[in-house]
Amino acid sequence: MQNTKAHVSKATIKRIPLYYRAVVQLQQEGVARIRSDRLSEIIHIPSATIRRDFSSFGELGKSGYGYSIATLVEEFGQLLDVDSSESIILVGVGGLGRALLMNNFRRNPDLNIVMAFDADPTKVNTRIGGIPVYPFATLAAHMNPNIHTAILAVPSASQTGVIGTLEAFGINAIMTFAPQPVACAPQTTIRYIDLTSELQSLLYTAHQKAKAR
Amino acid sequence: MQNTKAHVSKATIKRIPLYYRAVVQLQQEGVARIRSDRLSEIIHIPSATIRRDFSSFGELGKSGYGYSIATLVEEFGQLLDVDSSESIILVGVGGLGRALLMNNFRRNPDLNIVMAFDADPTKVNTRIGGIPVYPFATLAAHMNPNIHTAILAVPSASQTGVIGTLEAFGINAIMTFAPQPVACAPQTTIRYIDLTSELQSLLYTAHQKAKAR
DNA sequence: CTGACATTGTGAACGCTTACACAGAATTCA
DNA sequence: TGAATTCTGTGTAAGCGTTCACAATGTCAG
Repeated sequence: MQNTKAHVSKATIKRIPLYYRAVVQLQQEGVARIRSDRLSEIIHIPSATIRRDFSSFGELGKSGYGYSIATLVEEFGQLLDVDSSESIILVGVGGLGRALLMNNFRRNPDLNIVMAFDADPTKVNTRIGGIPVYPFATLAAHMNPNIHTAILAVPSASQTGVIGTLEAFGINAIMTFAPQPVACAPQTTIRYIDLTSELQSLLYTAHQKAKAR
Repeated sequence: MQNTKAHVSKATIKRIPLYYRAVVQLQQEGVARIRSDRLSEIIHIPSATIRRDFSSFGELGKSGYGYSIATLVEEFGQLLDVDSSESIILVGVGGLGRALLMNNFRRNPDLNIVMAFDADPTKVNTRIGGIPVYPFATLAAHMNPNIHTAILAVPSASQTGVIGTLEAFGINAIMTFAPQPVACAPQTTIRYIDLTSELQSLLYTAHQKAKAR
């Protein structure tokens, strides 16, 4: 009952993609329904958390039955807006940028890197993984108002400047691999992927565990 | 006073690498001391959080003065064990694996990928970024008991099997880019880097923000 | 249709993390 | 030296997220 517009917590938002991936997988396997405790075994998230998360999007399940896979795919697909394809630009075509271009989220047809930019003249005016690479200076000429998302794989030192430029051209969602913290406009959302930090904190945790025995 | 052995929370652990990076940077700039509110501006973490975190490692600061950079570098360096160099293996030399080899955490001399493995015969018995690449089948021959850490950049489907093998050879810390959840041994610590999920939840958040105006 | 059963959705308790706000400790400067 | 100032470390409270546990609801077999 009720649940017209529950608040969706940040923690829940981070799990939506996991839920979506799992239910799509199940659908492909021909599964028609799933219980929260069974799903829990698959994605290693406690069943109570799953039910609480799901309930924040409405009454998706049925008592004594579980959840219909079709309903879940539909619901999470809508939440993630998978029907409207997202055009993404990549800035920085070093080793990592190249890897992202080659891969280009192939598993998710709605996520598309449509072009890339780099300041290095030797790397531009070519194609990598079928995606054109342009000089960063020509950003203005290639940008269009439907693009709001950028992935950054540039050196930390360049990052602040690049982000300022991107914001000026309408980018408001940025995923970056440079850990340099940036003060950005309030309408911009930034996600930092800090591989070194992740590795270091992983090692710290692992060492502590080893010491404890 | 007191504070002989405070508990270090998970949230704090994740921030240690950020603190370490910042204080090393400050040291290189010749800064000798720092206040929590100044550090807060640099790394965008509230000063109260910084003080609480720091205090969980002992009384690092001095009232009316702040923290000595040298003390912090020393303390966090010790926590992260930067003096004893960590030997890491990489499994999976696709685009991403290659990028990691080329980069090899160059900024952190204590983090070293020392060799790589791949099942694809066309990719092995060569060097990338100076690091040798061996057939995965020869893991046993190349492993040594000082190696406890692996980075995985293999397809999701291969992951479970690979992790089982790695655990058998003494690996207990794993950072992986395949989102496939794995049930692993209790002494193993796994960190998942799920770029697609990160991007999707970033987009969800950005879209919500855009809708709200 | 009925009763036995299965499973959700959620109130309430809990634990972890952040944020506030200030006493007290140490510094700094005259 | 002493007074004014600075800034930490932490008690306390608030906020967030997870987990428990079960009433309510709906399923399903006969």
